[in-house]
Amino acid sequence: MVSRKSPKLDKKQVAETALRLLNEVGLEGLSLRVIAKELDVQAPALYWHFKNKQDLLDEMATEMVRRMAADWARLPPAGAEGADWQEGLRARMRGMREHLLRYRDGAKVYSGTRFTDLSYAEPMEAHLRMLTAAGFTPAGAARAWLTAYSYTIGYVIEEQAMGPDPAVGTEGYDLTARAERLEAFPLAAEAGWEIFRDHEQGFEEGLEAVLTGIGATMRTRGERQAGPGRP
Amino acid sequence: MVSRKSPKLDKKQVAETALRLLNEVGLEGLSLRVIAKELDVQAPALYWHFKNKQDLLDEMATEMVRRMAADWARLPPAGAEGADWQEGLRARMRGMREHLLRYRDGAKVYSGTRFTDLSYAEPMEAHLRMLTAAGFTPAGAARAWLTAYSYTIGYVIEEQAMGPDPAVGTEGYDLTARAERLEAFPLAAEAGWEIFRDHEQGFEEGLEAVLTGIGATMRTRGERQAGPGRP
DNA sequence: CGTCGGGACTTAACAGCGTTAAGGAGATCC
DNA sequence: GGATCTCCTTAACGCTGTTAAGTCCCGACG
Repeated sequence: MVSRKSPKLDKKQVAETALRLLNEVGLEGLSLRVIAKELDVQAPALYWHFKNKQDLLDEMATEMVRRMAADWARLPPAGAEGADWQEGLRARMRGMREHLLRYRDGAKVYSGTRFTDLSYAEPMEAHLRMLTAAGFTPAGAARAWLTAYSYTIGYVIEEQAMGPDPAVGTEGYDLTARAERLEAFPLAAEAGWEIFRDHEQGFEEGLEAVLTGIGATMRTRGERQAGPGRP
Repeated sequence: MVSRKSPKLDKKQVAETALRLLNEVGLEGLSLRVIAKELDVQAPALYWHFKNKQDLLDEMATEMVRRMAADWARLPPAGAEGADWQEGLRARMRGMREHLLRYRDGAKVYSGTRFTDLSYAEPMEAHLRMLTAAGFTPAGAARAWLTAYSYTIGYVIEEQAMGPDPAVGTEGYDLTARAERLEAFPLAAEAGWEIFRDHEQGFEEGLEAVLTGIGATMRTRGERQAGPGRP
């Protein structure tokens, strides 16, 4: 039970409780009745604050982006010295992955929901400003962001789908058994060791490729990409 | 109703029917009773063929990969002349996206399911063979594949999440209204036009960056990347 | 030919789900 | 001090995935 006496419920508090419960029961188990019980309330009470369950899930995703934004805000700002765009984008994608991994099925909840307010706007503006300051056109910056974002979302969805516990090092998947099944397909068998082990490094290597490719194909003007100072 | 008289049900037929229904009712509406009715059968009959609903969804994803494999098999093989790895990977990712887009919520159904047999193994072996033939190490080929795969999955999930109808050009999303809301965030407002319009070209541009980055960071040896003949 | 066995289904039922309708306690306002 | 508004309750609806038990049909075997 959460500590809540007379102070009434609000959207944010419900979303926070739901996010905490997500880690205990998973997305499948996250019913309105479970959430309501944790808040010491009957299930239909939630309909006072949300028009339906999807609305609540959207609020959860919005809360997640707020928490990401709190981390992102600590990064060097757009024109700062020593802030090159690759490091900026890398740090942001790392932070996003970390937040998605913080909740069971986090990426699944996050992807494909619509934000319920404009919390996402300010951090997004900061990302894009960083990229344009590094020589991207506005359109190129948007493309670059979406490309890195898609990679990260896709990677974490797969990552969370196969491992039961993202924290534990054990990879709930019998790789030697898999290799035996794939005896007739040696490369596919060997690929398992690369794919299912060490998600951390796997993510970094893929991210490195994505960032390099973005730099090579999307940045049009070259000035001030890692140089010192502001204009 | 599907034409089925005395010939009994089997997994594959159920999966095909479910995939067809997916386009009509969406993932939310795809209940066992709806599938059963279409097959002219009672819902619990499905439990003879599948141990639960997830098992049926897994079979649907496996059927999807079989259909992708049929397209991929038409591509030039590993060592063929005129087959460079970038074009090979690009064609495979395009084909994958096309198949995912063919079904409503296709990417959501596909991602995060486990295949029920080894149908995926042969095409995967072919992908990896193509990459190793072009100078990738086995581990590098696996990494390259997973990176491009993650990007594609992530992109299509977002794409399907925001547009109600992937076929129609109209983007069920009021972009001018969005731009007004984001008045205070000019870059984020402008990014909408880049992100929500023309998914086709957006996917291609991002894919181009991913492929370029993979080439720059993951391919170790350089021989025979687009040259003629076999070893 | 008869009957046995098991494959492939049906019918009935269960707990739990999201959601709606109606009502009621408690603060707030005129 | 009665009306109004806010926030929640109780009751109920139709639907979901899933289980248990029973039934029908077909092919094999003695």
